[in-house]
Amino acid sequence: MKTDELREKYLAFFESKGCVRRPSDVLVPKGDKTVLFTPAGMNQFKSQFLGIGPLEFTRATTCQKCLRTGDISNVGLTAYHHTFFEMLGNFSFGDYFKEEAVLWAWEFLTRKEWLGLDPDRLTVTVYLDDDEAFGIWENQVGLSRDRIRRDDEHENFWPAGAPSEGPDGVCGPCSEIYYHPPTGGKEVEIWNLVFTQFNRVGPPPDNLRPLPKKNIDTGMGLERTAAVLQGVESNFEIDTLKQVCLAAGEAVGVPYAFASEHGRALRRIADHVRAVAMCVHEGVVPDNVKQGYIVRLLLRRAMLEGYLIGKHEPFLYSLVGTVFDVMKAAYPDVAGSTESVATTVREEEEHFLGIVDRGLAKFDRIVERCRKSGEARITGEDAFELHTQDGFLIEMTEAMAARHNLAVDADRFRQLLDVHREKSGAGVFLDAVMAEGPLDAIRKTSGGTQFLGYEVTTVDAKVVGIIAEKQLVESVDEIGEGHPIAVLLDRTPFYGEAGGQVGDVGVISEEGVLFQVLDTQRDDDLLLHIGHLRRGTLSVGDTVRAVIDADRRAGIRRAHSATHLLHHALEQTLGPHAMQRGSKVENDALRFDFSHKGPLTPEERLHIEDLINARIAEGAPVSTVVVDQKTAKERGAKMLFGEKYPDRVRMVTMGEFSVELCGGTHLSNTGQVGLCRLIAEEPVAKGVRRIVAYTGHRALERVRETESLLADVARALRVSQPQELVRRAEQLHDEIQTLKRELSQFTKASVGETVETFLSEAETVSGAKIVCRRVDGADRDMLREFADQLRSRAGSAAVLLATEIDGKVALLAAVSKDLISSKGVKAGDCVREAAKAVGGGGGGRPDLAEAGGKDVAKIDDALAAGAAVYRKALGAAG
RNA sequence: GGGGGAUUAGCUCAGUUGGGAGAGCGUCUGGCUGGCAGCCAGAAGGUCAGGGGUUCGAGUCCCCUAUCCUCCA
Repeated sequence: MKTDELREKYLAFFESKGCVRRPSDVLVPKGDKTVLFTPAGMNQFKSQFLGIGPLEFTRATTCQKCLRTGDISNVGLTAYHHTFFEMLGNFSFGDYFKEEAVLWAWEFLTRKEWLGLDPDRLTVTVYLDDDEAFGIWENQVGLSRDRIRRDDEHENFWPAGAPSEGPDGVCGPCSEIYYHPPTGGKEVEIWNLVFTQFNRVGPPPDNLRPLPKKNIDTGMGLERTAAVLQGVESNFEIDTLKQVCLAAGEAVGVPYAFASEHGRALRRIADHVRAVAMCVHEGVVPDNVKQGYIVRLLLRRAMLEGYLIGKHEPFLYSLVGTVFDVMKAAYPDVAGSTESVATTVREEEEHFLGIVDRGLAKFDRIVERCRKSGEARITGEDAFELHTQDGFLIEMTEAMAARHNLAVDADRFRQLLDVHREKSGAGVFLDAVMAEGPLDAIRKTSGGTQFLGYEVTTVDAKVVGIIAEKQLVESVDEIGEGHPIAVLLDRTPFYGEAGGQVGDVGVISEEGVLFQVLDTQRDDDLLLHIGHLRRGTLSVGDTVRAVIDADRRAGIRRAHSATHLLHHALEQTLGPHAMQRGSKVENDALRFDFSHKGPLTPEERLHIEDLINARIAEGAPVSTVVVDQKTAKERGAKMLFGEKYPDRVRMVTMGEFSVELCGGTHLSNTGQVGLCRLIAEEPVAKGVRRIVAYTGHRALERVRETESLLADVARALRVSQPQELVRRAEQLHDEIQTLKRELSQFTKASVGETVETFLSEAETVSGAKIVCRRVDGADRDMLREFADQLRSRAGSAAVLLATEIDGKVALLAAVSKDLISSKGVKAGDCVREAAKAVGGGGGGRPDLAEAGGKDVAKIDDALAAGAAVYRKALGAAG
């Protein structure tokens, strides 16, 4: 059975049991800051499992795109590990329970019209004391007792080990179904049924309280089950992934076969490139933070495998088409983005090869050093430096070291990495309050926060929760900056950061109490006012007044509406491909990333700015309505790729030209933007450009700053009109050049004359001239020129020159080469001795040394002291 | 968010315990020369990212800022 067929059959089967077929959630779940990527099928149903909010349905089934990196080192090595994979699931929220879950699973697996697996090849497990599940398997399914195994809480409980070790919260026993292949190979776990039926409260005993509403959460690995059905020994041999492996072999230049030399490497490439392609499709591009970083890491690990086989140029990008070919049946929208995803991947590959290239120089130096010192291995410190500064994965350093017959101290490396991890710490500000447990608890007791900020800026509300240090607290009285505190209200005017728009700031107050809100974040339907208490004691249950900084909000509204105008202007100017890739909206400032190849021309920039300001000038009305998704689509609202929208959406319309789905705060008329100026246009990633623009006050200030800067420069350069600035600057530059040249020629000439005099008046010791003179009005460069000329004209010379610069003494000594080698005369000895006389110090090389001192009056003493050193050195040796 | 590193000629980069700013490529000029990075000679081109400090003296040491790279979260 093909993988696509399996996926469809599963969903169809559970639809026939009354489950609502829901689309896969996106890979980066929105409104859930507790995970980087969607790790399992149940993730999108978190609030349903918690019993929060209205239930539109009580049974569901999905095929969920998932990404996990915990077992990344096993990928390609074992038969079943992946980073990206698909999870088939059926879910019950207080609806059906164990009996149905078990019987339906059995029916789907064994009935001819569904999977038709041989029942004799299946065994199951249940949790130690879950007699209910045991009974269902034995009596209703009819399995003999020897095919039902009881396992402990680490195997058959979710979360693993929860009863004795926690965490607190919903949990339950599970039951797993195993397949035993006819080849006699190892058994395969193909389905895990989780019976969520307890709430854990504290440590044992008697800590598992039955839930009033019991849930079902099951997961069946798509690739695993496909492997079973197709009778192959590894997930990578199924119809879909095998194609990617074959394509990877072709791209790297070695044929793929499961047991071949490069099989493991090619499987890794296939797995990682699939994960990368699916992520990039959803707009998660390689980057150095969060999800983007994981994508970059996956991409680089995949590249590394190819690199070590000998492929030293980009190749992953060429696999994107194959990946999307095998994924498009389930996710049709991937087909359209092959080209842009491939371009992004290729760009990152080229980037990485460039980094490796640069790092190779350092690597070679390290190898060379090892060879010289006879070391047999590269130190952990060196490997760590290659890792943290040049992006060399440890595997890469090891493989490349092996080619030079060197090992790598990997233990030390890992030790250093651990220290590094420790030092890096976690994000302190948000982490302290965005804790899952307390948030769920507040959600349960009080429901979501009612947001009133579209209409008003001030709201009287009730405090429903306070979080400090990841704990729910009844009240806070700690004044100050120490630890961030999150306050939750039943209703609020504060906008929580979302859709690129930053969170509001402001104050929450009551009689004698003041809480300053520095940021507002959201967790799904909860709004968290994050900040510090300034006065009094704030307690849960208090009635407070919540007031946002309205001026700042007004600037944010201007910037947000201008963002829509910019989006519109970009499409008009550059074409429909200029789609939004990300945005940030702040107080009168905005940042907008969009798809486009290459930099914009100055004309395009001007045209975009003109278009935006034309829309502002025409004063088009801005209206906001909440409609269902279908209506919005019909109205032609812009939808983003890889973005998942709720069924009811907020649609923002401006005049006749712009319709977007947007939860942000907007103006009522485009004219209120006032002025919009493009400030910068820059690359973010290949195929993605960023525009920064200012609106309102800030745009005006920017213009004024530029003007006043020009005026200042004009004043400084003594021109009456800014138009003359360029000519004036060029003229000045030329003048300085000419003067410098003239000065140095003049100096050389005048030095030449004086040098003759100095030499004729110099004393001679053992055939060498000793010149110790004061040169008034010279600078350090001039002293050098003197020393050079004296040495070259005299042949053998020992020189000490002194001058006064800025009220301090400058000394310079020089000795010709012959005196250094034959008599051991050193300029440094002389200058040090001389410097003592003027209260300073110095040094340098034998042929040239410099020093300085403070006592100008003693310059002659210094010269005498220097001359004495020379005399002694020359005399003693001669 | 934190750690490490980088920033020197148009480009790619050297620059040793602090003591005279360099190379290759490119550009320009002159000469030589039938070829695939033509050859030879000469020249122009630098606030050593910016600011502060230590020092007689800072590209070099310390602090701050900006930008980029990289690792960790």
